[in-house]
Amino acid sequence: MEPKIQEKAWNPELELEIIKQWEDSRLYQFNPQEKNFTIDTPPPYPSGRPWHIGAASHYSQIDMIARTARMTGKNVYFPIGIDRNGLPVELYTEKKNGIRMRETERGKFLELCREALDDLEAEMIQIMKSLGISCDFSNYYRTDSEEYRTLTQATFIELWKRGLVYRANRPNNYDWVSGTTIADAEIIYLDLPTKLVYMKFEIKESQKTIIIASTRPELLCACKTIIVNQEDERYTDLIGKKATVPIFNHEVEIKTHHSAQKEFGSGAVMVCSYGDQNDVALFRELNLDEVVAIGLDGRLTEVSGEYVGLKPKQARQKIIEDLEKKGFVEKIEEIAHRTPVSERSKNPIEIIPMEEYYLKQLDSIEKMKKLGAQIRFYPEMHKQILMNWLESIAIDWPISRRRFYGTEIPIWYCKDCLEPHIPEPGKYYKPWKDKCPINKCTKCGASEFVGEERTFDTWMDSSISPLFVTKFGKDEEFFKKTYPTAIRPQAKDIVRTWLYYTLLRCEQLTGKKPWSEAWIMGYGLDEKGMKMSKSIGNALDPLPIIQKFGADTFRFWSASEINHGHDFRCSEQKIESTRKFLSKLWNVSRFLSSFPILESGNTTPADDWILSELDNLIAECERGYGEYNFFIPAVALREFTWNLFAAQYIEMVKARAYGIGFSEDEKNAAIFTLHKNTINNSKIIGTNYSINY
RNA sequence: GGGCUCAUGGUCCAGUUCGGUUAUGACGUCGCCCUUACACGGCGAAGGUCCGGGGUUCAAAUCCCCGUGGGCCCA
Repeated sequence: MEPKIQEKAWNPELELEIIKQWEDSRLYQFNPQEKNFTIDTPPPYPSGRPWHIGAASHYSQIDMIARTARMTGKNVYFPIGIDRNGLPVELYTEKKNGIRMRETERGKFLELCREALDDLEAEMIQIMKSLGISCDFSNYYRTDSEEYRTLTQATFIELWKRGLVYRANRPNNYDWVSGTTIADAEIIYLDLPTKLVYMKFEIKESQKTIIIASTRPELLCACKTIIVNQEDERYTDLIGKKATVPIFNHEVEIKTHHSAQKEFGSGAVMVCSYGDQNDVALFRELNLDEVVAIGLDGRLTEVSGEYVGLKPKQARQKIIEDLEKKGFVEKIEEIAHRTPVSERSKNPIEIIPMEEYYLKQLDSIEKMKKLGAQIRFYPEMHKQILMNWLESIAIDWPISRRRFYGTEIPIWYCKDCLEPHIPEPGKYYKPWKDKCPINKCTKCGASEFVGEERTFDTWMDSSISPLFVTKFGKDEEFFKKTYPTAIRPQAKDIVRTWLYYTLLRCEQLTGKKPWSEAWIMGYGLDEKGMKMSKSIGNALDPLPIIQKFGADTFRFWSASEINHGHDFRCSEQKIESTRKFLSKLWNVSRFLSSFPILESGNTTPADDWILSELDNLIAECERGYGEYNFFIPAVALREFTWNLFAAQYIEMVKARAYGIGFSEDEKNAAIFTLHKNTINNSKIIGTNYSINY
């Protein structure tokens, strides 16, 4: 009675061979049939090691969705792409090469980004493969490929022709020392020593004054309102009254707003265009007319009167002197102020209105609510994130970015009359270096053009992932068979961006929803429940963990520790201890491998008992798989295998299976029952454990 | 500052929808045991004001209200 399985425990190195077999046999290639199950797989962004362990866990579970679907007989299309557009690689490239994007020739800079991405991508694919992800790696796509960007541009051209795109002014973060716009993500906050100036504003038609504390007195000329907290009794009688702005003498109304904090300064805040992001929000919310006080040269504009041409710091010093001379200053405090600065240059940023392109979305909100209601969310509670977001959208979507590594906005402007011209869809256009494909301006007839230099917001690319993978506009038959796709799996932190933008764009382009189900995963936190980040140093690298314990350990940890949709904690110790269960399962199989396989037997009451428990287990697992919640089958299976099957049944029938003191019939019944349980357990675990589904 | 969400032994988690035995299981800890599937194991033990406060009820981890703390997104 020697077990056929010799090894006492699973050796993770054997996984590499299995993965190679899958690859060589092209096991997971997709051929469309009549009924297909298409997964709108999120294309990961290769941001370098360590890959977020939460993301690794996330992709493991997306793979479980694919294997579950295959197990139930569906023809699964599980594509994979790599997201390569956007800011992170630009920052990475600048740091790696010690260069600055805007001081480098554009073509050269893009080349360096591409090289960096190629390296990072190779590593990322290797990690995904080693996790046993069963997508078709031989056909993976890139969001910065000619094909993908052609589609992004084609969809933009389509929407442009339908009048859904327009230009408008909007406040932008501007680093006037480097002369560039920067994204919100490039801003950091430093506590810099600053003067907090308490200024007296006279109240109209009364002898009273209101004290306003501000770190930006040079923006007085752009002051449009004063806000106080509604619960601040000091100002109750002033609400609705007008105050006169010192030096500039225009009148502004005193309003209430919850963002005014009683404790800061005097409790009364002047709202100027634009001192900080809160001012931007208030101008939008209160519908105020903006005043451009600081120009693109970083100096005060003519609206500042005698301060025109000064830099903010100089103007601040001068205006404080003037305010003091004229008796408008009550006091000045030296404080450490949380100042937004450019991450790289450490210069304080200014917020300046600039012209950008917008895609209309406000008109579509009601339609999106209806569409959202038709999509089944797993778990249901995360539908609320989308619905709340739809309630709070206040402006159209700004889609242009003053960056380099992204899909170019395909527009050329007439050199004479500045009329924008859009090329025909179907080609990949780079207006910053390509000649305009149109010969004559349609408006004035001139023949010289200037190419647009900006790129799209990266969500313009990623929001058409369901269209790209289903070959929209390229292979009509394939598209018909695969779109709308079956399911969108993603993390909950990008419901408002990726999920929403995809819904919007796909509806605009196809008139249909992109998927019927959305599967939303929680967020991976460190073992103390804190957000993981490379800078804090609490990020766990999944790669050495996978190498050490094996992909199946990692995957079973993911399934058995993470209740679907909830945030989860990650620790190496927990992952390591999961290995014990898989070892248990291995040894149950090893025990079984000592016996011949029997298809039937005359079962005893003990056998019937464990077989009925097995039926319960299968029902429970089917329930979990039905809602793509792998936590349910993983925990049920662990309970059953460990506490019932191994601990009770195997111990109970060991002697019988060996035939010691029992008839041949009784012995065979035990062997049959043991096998039936083990085979079924293997099937159930097949999605968690990377068996060939 | 706003929205959403969560909180059960040292850690993770079940139970909360629909109130009702002694609050589930695993990890970790401690003690004993290498018994031919497994020491990545077996057996046993310790360990809990179910985040705090109030309310409803014969009865609250579970329902209601007010807080506190964590997380995510937005600002």
